[in-house]
Amino acid sequence: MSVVIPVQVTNHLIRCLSREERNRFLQHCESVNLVFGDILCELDQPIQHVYFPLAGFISLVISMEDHQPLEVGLIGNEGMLGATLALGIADAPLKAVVQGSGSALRMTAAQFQLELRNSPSMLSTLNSYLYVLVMQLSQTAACTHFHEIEPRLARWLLMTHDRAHADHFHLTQEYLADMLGVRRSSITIAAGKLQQQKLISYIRGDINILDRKKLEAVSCECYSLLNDHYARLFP
Amino acid sequence: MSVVIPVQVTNHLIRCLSREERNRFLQHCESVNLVFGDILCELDQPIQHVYFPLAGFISLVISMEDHQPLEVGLIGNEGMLGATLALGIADAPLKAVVQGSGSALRMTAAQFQLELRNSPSMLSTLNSYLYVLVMQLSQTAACTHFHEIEPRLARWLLMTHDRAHADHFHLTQEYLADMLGVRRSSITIAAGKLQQQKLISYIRGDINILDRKKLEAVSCECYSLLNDHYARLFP
DNA sequence: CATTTTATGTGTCGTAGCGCACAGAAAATT
DNA sequence: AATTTTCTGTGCGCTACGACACATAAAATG
Repeated sequence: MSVVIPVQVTNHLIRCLSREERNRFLQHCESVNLVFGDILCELDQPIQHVYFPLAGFISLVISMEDHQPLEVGLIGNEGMLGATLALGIADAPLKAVVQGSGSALRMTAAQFQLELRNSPSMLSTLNSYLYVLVMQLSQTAACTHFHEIEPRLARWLLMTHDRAHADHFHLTQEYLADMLGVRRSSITIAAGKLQQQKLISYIRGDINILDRKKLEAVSCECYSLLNDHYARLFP
Repeated sequence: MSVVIPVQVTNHLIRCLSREERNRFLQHCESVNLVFGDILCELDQPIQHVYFPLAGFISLVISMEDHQPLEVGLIGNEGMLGATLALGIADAPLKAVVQGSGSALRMTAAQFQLELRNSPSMLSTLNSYLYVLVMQLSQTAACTHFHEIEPRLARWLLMTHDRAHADHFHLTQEYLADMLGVRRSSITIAAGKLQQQKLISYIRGDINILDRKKLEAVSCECYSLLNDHYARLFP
């Protein structure tokens, strides 16, 4: 199972490990491509692998009767998919889909649970991450309910920007609409406003972040709140 | 710290423990009254005690700028407050307020963390509970966004009914409105409809559940989904 | 019993966002 | 180059719900 590992392991959680633990841990990882649309796990189905994104990012979505799936969480190189294995439950609590192509390190669920047993620092890192997840889910619930589409879109673009590590990424309005749980044409309008203000450019799914600072001003406070939560637990 | 413990310990999580562990655990608990409006913990503040409701129930709420706090979770004798201590973080991820007066067992946070170390079955129970919390928060996020007030109110009444262990409880429309994140007069209308259909009666905050079956039919699917999630992990 | 406080019912108006429908335009496919 | 598919812009009517306002009536308080 020893596999070629990228020279730069840019995943924050893995970087939280001591050099020794990290090396042992990486020996059981394999490098994989994340491809847009890939379903990495399904609600209530056994987790096959845990994923540590390096580039690219993963959406946690919840499906509802009579509605498009709604995004409740976003995972990039600041986090991981499969953290709930630390709770000793083998099934996934949410569906996970690749939203931005890129790469990740992954490990089988079984191996990961083995590693957890003799890697206390990984366990504590994971615990902190789960704690952040709880705050993230709560904040997202309130944000989705109270805030308007434009600030929410701005927040989403910022979060994606952080995780894409590039000023440019590709996502259609259709997908954005699903993520935010709104109509496609509502995104057209909100994105149009952001474009008018020269905060982004948007051509058939090709999004460019033009003015990050102003985008932060337009987005709801949830963006900085969530960042603060994360920063406090992962200094 | 040995304290009088009610003969019947009706909290499900404590009942998940083996007889031996349970007895040891209970020796460090004290019995307290939950009084409506009591704030049991504040966001980002150290958790003082963990609470295991026997009767009565606790709301997890998130505060937003320019908005009333929104409820994202409800804790009765099926759960506990303070489970995140199992993640090794001392601060509360959410504010918690008593929504239904009653009683609970409680333990200091410090003692609880000690107990966790030599009570593996408590730890695994807690882990399962945290897993349920993640699912609950996700489902609540989607429900709050997509579903209309009447089904949401019905769901809330059912969940409260389950935790109050009585067909009657007291809550003003003002409070209900805050919990659901809506206007007070929207509750008047929704509750009025439920009353017309003889599903509940509602007189100045005194709520009576008249027809549980039909209330379930009116509520959104989230009610049974959340119950299923819980039942799967705590058979 | 008078007064204040609390809780509910109602009513009016404004609006964000939905559902639906269709048209134009860019990209992909043949 | 012609055709199909994908993506975006736009418009219209509708509705759930918000903001605000006020009336009534039951409790609590003096």
